[in-house]
Amino acid sequence: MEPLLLFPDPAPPELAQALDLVGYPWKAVTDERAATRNEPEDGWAGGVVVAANDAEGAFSLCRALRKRDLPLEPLLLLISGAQLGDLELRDDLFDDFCLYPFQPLELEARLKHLFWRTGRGTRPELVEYGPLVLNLETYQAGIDGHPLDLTYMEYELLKFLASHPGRVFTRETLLSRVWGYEYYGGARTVDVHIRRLRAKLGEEHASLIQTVRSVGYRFGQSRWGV
Amino acid sequence: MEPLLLFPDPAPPELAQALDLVGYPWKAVTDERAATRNEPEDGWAGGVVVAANDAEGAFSLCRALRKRDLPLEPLLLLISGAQLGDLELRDDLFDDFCLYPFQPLELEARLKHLFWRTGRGTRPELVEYGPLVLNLETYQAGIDGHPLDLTYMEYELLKFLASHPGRVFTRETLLSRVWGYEYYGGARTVDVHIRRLRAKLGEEHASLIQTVRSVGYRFGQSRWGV
DNA sequence: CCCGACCGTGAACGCTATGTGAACCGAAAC
DNA sequence: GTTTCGGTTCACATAGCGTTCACGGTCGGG
Repeated sequence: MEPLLLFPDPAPPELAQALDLVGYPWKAVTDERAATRNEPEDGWAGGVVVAANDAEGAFSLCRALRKRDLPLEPLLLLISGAQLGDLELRDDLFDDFCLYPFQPLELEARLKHLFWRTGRGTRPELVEYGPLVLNLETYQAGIDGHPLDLTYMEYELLKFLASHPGRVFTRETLLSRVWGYEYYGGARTVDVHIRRLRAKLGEEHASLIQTVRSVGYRFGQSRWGV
Repeated sequence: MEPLLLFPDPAPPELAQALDLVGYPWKAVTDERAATRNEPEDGWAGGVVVAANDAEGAFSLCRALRKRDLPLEPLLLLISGAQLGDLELRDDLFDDFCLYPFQPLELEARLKHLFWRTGRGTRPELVEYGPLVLNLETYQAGIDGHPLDLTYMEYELLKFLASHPGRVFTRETLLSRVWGYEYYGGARTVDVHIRRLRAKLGEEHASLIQTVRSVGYRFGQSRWGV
């Protein structure tokens, strides 16, 4: 996920900590120039602007970032109770606000709600490993940025493996965990799916799935550093 | 101005007082039936639902009022801090929330913000995706600028899909989200509607709805990053 | 070095999910 | 009452995909 833009810089410790705890990456900026200079390739995921201390700087930053061709969105404003009366709504400077100081749970809930509302990723549930990306919502997979056309079982198998990198699974374990607990069929079925996965991963990445002779298969690097 | 709908009935005194102070007319209701019976001619101006005490009743009321042809909007939910973690977003039960007990100024600001947001075009009364346009107010659809003649269920299904581009939905999910929570019928019904939608979208755009074999259907391309 | 267990590979089989045409049926419109 | 429209269901065709099998290669232990 792309990072959130934070203001001011340095970010208030409790804000940084709250975001870290729930897994939002972030980057603090001092003004619009810094925001442009540090902007990720795919743009900011959103913004959290604290107006409680430096209201002037906060609002002018919001104004600047909202006037762009691709306005910063969503934008959460943190204000003190005393500023509630001064909120200017008609300029569309922000999408939601939150009292500062805040409860971490409320901040998290507002961010979740904002991302959901604006349609920008509810943080799409992804399984990632190196160049491999599995989007659990869209049932799509990609490697090196290119889409990967997987069948249902291939996707399920790869999802399970990539969710537990470094661990070795026997064919029986895979059959029960991926296919289903009461599956009864030949264990060689797993081999065939592994082969097709390797083929679709391409020569370059086929080694992501390793064979552990007389045990089973492992995805990714072993935990003891090969 | 039409009154706001309040829950529960009787409304908490501090809520009633806060609304009276800033001049919002309101009317408290006990459940959906009361909400329908007391509904003003031009509909409710919005809703303020307190979930802090009777969460069950509050959420079922929200659900009922949101499922109507003309969903209650905007809807502000008042919850206790302990309920923050349980907030369910995916059902679109509310537009904003506020901690309860609340500061009158914050409540006022949130209501102002909500009315501003929903009143002045920031809210899409259109659902758009590429060449497709759904006008939610007039119940009309169009593609490439040409009108699209859809039946009710077709429109509802397309609206739901186009509102969540890129996501995959199982037939069961579609049945419950589009047809209704307690719908009981064959899942193949979905197939038939999908087929008719594809036919009406035209050969050129039929691929807007993709089949994800042994999972369900997906509308549009997936979003990779965000 | 040899043997056997283990695994990769290609192809074939058969099932199941989906597409498709059409019939059915209730409700609304006339 | 009759007609029309739209939602649902059914039956059939089909292709995509999971499974199985046989063959041959490879690795490792004795």
